Amino acid sequence: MSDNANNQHKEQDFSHSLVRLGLNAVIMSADQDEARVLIIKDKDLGLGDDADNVDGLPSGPFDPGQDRTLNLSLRRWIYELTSLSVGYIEQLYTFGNKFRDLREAQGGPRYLSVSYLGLMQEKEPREGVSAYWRPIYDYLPWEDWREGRPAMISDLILPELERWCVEASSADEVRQRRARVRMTFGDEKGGYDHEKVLQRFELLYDAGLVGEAHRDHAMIQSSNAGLLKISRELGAVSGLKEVADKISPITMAMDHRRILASALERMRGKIRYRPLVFEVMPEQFTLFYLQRVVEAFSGVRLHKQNFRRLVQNEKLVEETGKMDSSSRGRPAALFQFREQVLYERPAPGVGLPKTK
Amino acid sequence: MSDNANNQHKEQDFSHSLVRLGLNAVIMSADQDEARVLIIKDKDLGLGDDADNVDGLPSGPFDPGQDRTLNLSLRRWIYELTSLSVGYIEQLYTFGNKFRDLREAQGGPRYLSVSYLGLMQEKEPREGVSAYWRPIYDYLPWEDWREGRPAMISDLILPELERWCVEASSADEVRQRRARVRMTFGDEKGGYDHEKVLQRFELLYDAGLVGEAHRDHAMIQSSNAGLLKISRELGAVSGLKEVADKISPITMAMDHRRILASALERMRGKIRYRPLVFEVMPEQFTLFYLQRVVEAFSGVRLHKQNFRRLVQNEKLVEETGKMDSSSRGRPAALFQFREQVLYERPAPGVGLPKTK
DNA sequence: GAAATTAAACTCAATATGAGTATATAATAA
DNA sequence: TTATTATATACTCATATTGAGTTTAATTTC
Repeated sequence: MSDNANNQHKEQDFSHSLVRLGLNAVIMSADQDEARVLIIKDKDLGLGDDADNVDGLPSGPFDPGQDRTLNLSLRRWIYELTSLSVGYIEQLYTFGNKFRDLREAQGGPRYLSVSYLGLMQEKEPREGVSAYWRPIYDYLPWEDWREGRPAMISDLILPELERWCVEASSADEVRQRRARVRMTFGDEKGGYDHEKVLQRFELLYDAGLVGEAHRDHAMIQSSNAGLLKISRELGAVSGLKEVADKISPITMAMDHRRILASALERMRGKIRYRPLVFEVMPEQFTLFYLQRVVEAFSGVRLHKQNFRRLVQNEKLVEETGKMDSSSRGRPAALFQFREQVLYERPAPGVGLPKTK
Repeated sequence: MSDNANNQHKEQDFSHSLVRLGLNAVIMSADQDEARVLIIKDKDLGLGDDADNVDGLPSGPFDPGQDRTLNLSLRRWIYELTSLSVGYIEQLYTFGNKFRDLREAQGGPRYLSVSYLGLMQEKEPREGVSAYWRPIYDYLPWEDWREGRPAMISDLILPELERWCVEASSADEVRQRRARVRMTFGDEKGGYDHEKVLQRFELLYDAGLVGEAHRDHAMIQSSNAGLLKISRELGAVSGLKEVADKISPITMAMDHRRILASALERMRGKIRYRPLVFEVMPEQFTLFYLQRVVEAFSGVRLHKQNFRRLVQNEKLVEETGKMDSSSRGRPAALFQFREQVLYERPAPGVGLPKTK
């Protein structure tokens, strides 16, 4: 194949619609204590971010010459980067907003990225690579309700969001904002839907309550990216950046935290009707361990007896005959995933027998 | 902005990861009789297909220079093409398999497309544009169970799939294929999951039971696209093409029927827990009309009394006080969507109170 | 050996669901 | 006019699912 001929072809017919395409992966694992995500921390992530050592999702180019499918491309460079093989992967979303990458504003080609959710058992990344596992709720602390409703929601988030509501220019806009707050964070009486992870993050971003909003605001000011709209004049509201830092001191590169929120939302939604959890489970496990992992993803405590009943009624697991005596009390039976369910029932999942 | 400078930049840093990006839309509407999809029929769709007058989904380039987001780009060219404004849109999937477009094999750049599901009330497309609404089940006839299980499943599909199973090279492979058939099409006793639309289409494709498989097979033979794998030596199985034509005489361009299957699957899945149907409903409607529309998408008949109970218990609709007397019997009350639910409950939807 | 700890079986009320019957109000045919 | 048919709507009831416990069993720790 002649490269020259190819480029000729490109320039003639397609130059107006050529874009640079990247892949992002939210790779999750979990144990009985917490769910984690694989993070790359590097000055040279190529993320278009100024700061040193930004936390970012594993990201890489899609190489159209080398890889036959997007999936294969993802698996390949995840392996090259970390020497980890991801078990399960599923496409999440394709993000194509202008100026996601600062370099676009400097005249580079439009950058789009296809993001994926991946699940695997936790393994150590390759030596010398700055990849490591980090708890998901370090980035989204308001999503972890396992020890009850996080105090920060009443103490920091809701008061600041109310300030954002009344700041609106018209009475109608105030009403709309209040409805949006109630819909995503509920009110003191309830109405909180644990699956609306992305909507909550987007609300916090719009209201300037996560660091990324301030970073992007500064970036827009200093570049010619006047198209981007942020709904609040962030510079004009005093103390906002400080509140954002209190809510979540840790930020991520580009829109990676938004992608992480999408991934957690997908996981929480799907865990109820597909046996996804088992992708992060060891070969054998106790029912209580399984419950703790499901709780780590869903962010709520579950009713122990009903969880057991559900998992066993659905015949998702089978006994191995072995016992686990590592815990304090009565030894628990060890179970394993019953692979067969994948070929039997229409849509098995672990379900979420409500709180406690 | 200097185009030359831009191109210079591209060629230096990004040339290996530049791709051509397109958008596809599955735009659905429905009335009491059937669900429909917006189809473009044109010799010059730019679909890379040989045949004249192929049915295709509305497709267009993503113009990175003009459009700030993918969503906006989609809405813009749908409007330009048909003068229709889509109400609701939602991203489906990004397809990036090699040689989706024949022109790739001829040296063009890699072509990827982002597909969308759109919902709107049926309106006439612009004059002179070869766009029109066509029943969804014209393309996926085995998915319509409203008049009972389609005869073609027992008469054509299952026998042919069994032939495909026993054709496998090893006993283990035969077992795996049988499991796949049972999982997607169930057996005579049941086990059919109406939501597995995509899996069924992919199975039919792999077994050479849809026209596209034969078209792609021929395309692969005549080009250097040797990478693509089709699991059956289609040419070697006699009469296969004829059976495929009997199952569904109508095919679509490229992988558009696969995308349509994805869209229907998404719609069937989501209609149960989100009030999506109302995007295709007129302002006012009877409960029975609403039921017929839900049935059109879900492909099954529902229990009338329980459907009413569900819709009203969920408070999805409110009475308008008006009546509809166009039908034969007792006049039905006219309802309208209660927009408020969007700001109240966590996840309302119409649910599917099982068959009949 | 007693207390603490965890597993696992069992109970029970409230709710949701599937399936059916009864009644009301209209158009249409005899 | 009256009977018939078609459709809408209200009501019933058995069964399955769910939420929230209590009870009993098998261990470790003190």
